[in-house]
Amino acid sequence: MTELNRPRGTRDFGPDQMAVRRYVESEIRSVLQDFGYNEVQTPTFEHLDLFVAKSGPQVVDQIYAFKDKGDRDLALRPELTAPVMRFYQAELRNEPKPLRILYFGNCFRYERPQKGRYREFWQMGLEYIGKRTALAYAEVISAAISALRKVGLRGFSVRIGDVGLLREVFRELGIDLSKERDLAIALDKKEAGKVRQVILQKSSSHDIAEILTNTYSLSEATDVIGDLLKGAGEAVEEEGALLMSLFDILKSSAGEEVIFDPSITRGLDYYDGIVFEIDVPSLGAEKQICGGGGYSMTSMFNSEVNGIGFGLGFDRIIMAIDGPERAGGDGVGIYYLIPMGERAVRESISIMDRIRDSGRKCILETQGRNVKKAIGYGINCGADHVIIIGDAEMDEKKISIKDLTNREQVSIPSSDLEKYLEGI
RNA sequence: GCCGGGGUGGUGUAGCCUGGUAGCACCAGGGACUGUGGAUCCCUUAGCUCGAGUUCAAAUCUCGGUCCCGGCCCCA
Repeated sequence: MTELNRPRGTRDFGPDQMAVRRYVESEIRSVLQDFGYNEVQTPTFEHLDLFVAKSGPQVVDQIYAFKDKGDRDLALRPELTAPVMRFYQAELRNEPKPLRILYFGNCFRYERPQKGRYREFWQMGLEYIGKRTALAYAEVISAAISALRKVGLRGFSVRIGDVGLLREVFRELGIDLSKERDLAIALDKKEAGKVRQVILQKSSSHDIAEILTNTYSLSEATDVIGDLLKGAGEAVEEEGALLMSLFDILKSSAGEEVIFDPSITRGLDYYDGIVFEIDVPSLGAEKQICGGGGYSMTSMFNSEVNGIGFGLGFDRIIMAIDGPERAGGDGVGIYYLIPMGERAVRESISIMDRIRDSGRKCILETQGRNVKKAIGYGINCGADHVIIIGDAEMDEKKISIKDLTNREQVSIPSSDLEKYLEGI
């Protein structure tokens, strides 16, 4: 036998798992739809250039990229924001603003698989395209929180920061954050000592490292932001004012899971406003289940495009809720038809059609097994009624219906089937 | 890319240290049993991750690959 197993980093999902996944998917989708977001879908693969334009040439290392037979450079999408924005720019740009878009789909990255990280994974997310106001940010963050709560997730924390503010604060210190990769990483890891060290090299400013590498509760947030703005320049003040009013709104609408974390950098790639991350500590190393923020894609599309978005790590959400909240289950009744002998087959098929027409699940014994075996199979499949049609029934134009839950069996004229179904 | 732990029928495992008949349970299919409940008994299918080395002999010891798991790096 040759290699017929799954490619590394991919997964198969069995019926039980799919029931949970579909349930969670539809619950989250419906929450986001309630926030006014409408779903779109884009291709599974795109021109490689789209992703290079968004994230830089180094991302190619982590992308499934290939040439097609026309020698085009293509790539399996590693994320959904870029395709959605491409779609927006090409066809949706004249829609009334703000435009609220929702998406769900599989994405692919060539990375070393580990817990919570696969080479094929699913993302659900949204993009709010329009002017980035405090209310808009509050809406997007609330949507993420509501979605997670809806599927029964508890014990997550929402960290909110501001990449734009961070940039401006450092600019006033004479530091270009984009060029100080080590500093950005140190910030993200909250290595206060290292951050302080870099800052002191460039400036003799007060100990801002301490402020930046801590986190603050919702009630402390506005005071801390106030401290940061004190004596600051115009650019810092402008960014900070937006963040301040966002926290003002969140104070009344969000819960204690929200904290201010000024050191979030989100890779600094294309977010340039307020950013946020949500994680579930119990997941371990790959605990982040949501990342998002405000961005400007102006340079990518040569026209002004502003928005706020987030992506939810669908697979990690499934892992985080695994157990507590399960799918509603397929507890809806299944009717299992057992035809006995040639004469009964045609009648059984028509009975089956009538049951399905009534909106109920119905399966047929197709293996020619005897009644005993067949009933055993029906029980294993979760059927709650079996219907037996044999010569005896055919002679009397009746059908025998057995309720597996109470072992009671009735014989009714086959013309009374619908009446029987309604009576249940 | 780096560090560590693993891999025995479809699933879960015993055997490995101390080399010598691959055992158990579940699941699946069939029979006892051709019209009625998950029972019972019997039968069947099916396995040592791959390659090299050591050895009379390797699931077992050694090395390498591969895949899985946990962590690091990275994370659009």
